[in-house]
Amino acid sequence: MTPTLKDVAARAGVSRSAVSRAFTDGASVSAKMRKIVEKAAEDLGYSPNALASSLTTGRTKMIGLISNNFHNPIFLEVFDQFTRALQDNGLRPLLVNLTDETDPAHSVRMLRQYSVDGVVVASSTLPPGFALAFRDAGLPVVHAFGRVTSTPQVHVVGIDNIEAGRLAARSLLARGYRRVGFMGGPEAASSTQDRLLGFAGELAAHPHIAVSRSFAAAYSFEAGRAQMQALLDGTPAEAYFCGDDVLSIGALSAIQDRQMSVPEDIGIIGLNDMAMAGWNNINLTTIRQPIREIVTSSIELITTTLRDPARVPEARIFACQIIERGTLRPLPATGAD
Amino acid sequence: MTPTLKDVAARAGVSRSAVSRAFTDGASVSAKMRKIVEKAAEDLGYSPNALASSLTTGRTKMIGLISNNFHNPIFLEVFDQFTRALQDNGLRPLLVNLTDETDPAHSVRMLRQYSVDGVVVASSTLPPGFALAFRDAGLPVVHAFGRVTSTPQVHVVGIDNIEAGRLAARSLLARGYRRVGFMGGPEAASSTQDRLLGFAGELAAHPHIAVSRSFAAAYSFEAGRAQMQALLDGTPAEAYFCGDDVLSIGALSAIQDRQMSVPEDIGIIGLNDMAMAGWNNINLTTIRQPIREIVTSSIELITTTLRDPARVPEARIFACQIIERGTLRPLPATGAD
DNA sequence: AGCCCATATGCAACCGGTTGCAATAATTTC
DNA sequence: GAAATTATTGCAACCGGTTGCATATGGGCT
Repeated sequence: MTPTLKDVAARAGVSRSAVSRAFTDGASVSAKMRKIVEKAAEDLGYSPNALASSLTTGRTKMIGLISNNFHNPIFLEVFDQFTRALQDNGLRPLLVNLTDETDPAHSVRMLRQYSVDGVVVASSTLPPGFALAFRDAGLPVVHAFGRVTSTPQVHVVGIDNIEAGRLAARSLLARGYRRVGFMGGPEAASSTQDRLLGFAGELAAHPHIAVSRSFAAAYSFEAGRAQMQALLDGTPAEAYFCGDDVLSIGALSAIQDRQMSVPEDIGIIGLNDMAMAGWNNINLTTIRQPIREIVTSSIELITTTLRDPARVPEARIFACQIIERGTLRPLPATGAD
Repeated sequence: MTPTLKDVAARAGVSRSAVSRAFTDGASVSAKMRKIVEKAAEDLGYSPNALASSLTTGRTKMIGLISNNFHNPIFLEVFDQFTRALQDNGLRPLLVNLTDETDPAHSVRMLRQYSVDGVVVASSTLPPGFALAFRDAGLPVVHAFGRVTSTPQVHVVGIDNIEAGRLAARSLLARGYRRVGFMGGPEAASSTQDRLLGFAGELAAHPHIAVSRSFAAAYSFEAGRAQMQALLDGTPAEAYFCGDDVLSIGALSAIQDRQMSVPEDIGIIGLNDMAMAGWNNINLTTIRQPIREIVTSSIELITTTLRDPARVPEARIFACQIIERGTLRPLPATGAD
């Protein structure tokens, strides 16, 4: 049906190798030959079969794009940027949805069956065992939005969640909140633990500040809302650092339901700065995670690692920045404290 | 590096064909042989190379998942469901982001290079030329969220946008609005035109109703907000049918900015029923598009078409349903008109 | 014209599987 | 127990390319 290299060779009256070489740049072909072959290929509507060539070259130019975050709108942007960046580098994303998957071995098998050249894990909640399993299978791996440590086992790029926790804590301190709360995402995720670590750590130096902590079941509106409802049933803190914007928005919703107002009655600071956070009917003060930079850097890391598979694991940390909007009370007049 | 069929054959002391057959079900192998091979494969950690086998079988079990909608949160859910459904059917999605692409031929070439077995186009705004180009390349195609007509050129699954327009119109009529507006998505998209057609068509029977029309530049919060701001600078209608929820939410934001309230001053009805529409701080009345059904049906259609490529193009239309929330004024007391 | 070297081309083997066909082994049938 | 089936197995060719090696081919130089 579709023309093959052999067909082109026959029509051009040259050897199959000639055709092959005409389509690989850097190969030893004369300009004349290339012209002849291109003409024949054009006539036949031929384009080389990338999968067949992968058999001998050992590279498919396919990258496994792996995630389990399909409910947080921020990840739509992440997927958009990853797919475009991969395409711009001549790579193809094979998307793997790990929502229901618990066994890394299973994913490894799948990726090996399709001979992906490398793997980008895009998730803040996937257990590190997955990335490690991919590495152990000999695949170049970058874990984007993963846990950055000083002794990375695989390439990791993301933010310093501990520092983000500190940032949130300092922000609440500066605004004079005395009773503050941590409302994290899933408790088991290392990102949650790190944010808490930074948050509580920073506040530990201020013994007069009361710190409470709680966790939402998932990064979702409903989970945030439910968690805040539970908190409001007790004695809520004056301000909360929420593990994520979508959680924050759920919390805002619960607060609004009780006829309480933000930031007058309760302050909220989120994390991510998803597009929605800036919408004026939400107007969430939040810590911006530099998605574009994380994606760009991840791609840069995976492409160079494809060239040099022995490249030593590297952690890349990006700074976060507070985006001041309307869900925390204003800073006290200058000269305070 | 990674073990191949030959290695397994050598270790098991059998022929390569035996190994191959042991891994294809339905093949002629004795249980004993299969056991032997499986043991050897297990020892070596072998798993067959799907791409190599695709050379002879002609099927890769890869499906091109193609979209240009990477800014509408509803599509995160679409991608989630598509990827899971494909995986459940033993298929792998090769994600293609067409955001910057205008040339179908280019996409066709790419998909052919990777020998995808079929294509799922998931987009409400992609020009139909793309789906047709894929079909002309001999690929099984399903266009999900595409334009359904009575003479489909390719498989199409979606809603009847004309009917959705009528539904919106009837809903506004029933609530006694006298001056209504259509605030569509991108004007060129057929979905926009169809919704307008249904909307205006239904209202044409009511000459005392004033109908205005306008279009947002994209399906985005900002575009919806900007468009509504422009409308508010003139003489706005009493209620608007917006082309999409995210547009509606942008419009709500603009209205709120002017200290006007919904539904008292202006009514809004959206389309899609994205998760956010149900959040109580948005509480958008909208027309629900049955995503799950559309995805499930699309997958069913693509898998059967893989088996029978000659299958005649089919359009599947799902009904929409109004989800009543708080952005339209209540129905008048029964017994009216 | 003759020689040398660089560049282009073709041959054939190979990448990791599959499959038609023939040969062999295991069952059935009578 | 022998013949006729039927189920298994291996051989070898093939899928669509790539690539090392040997053989042209051509240009430059004396």
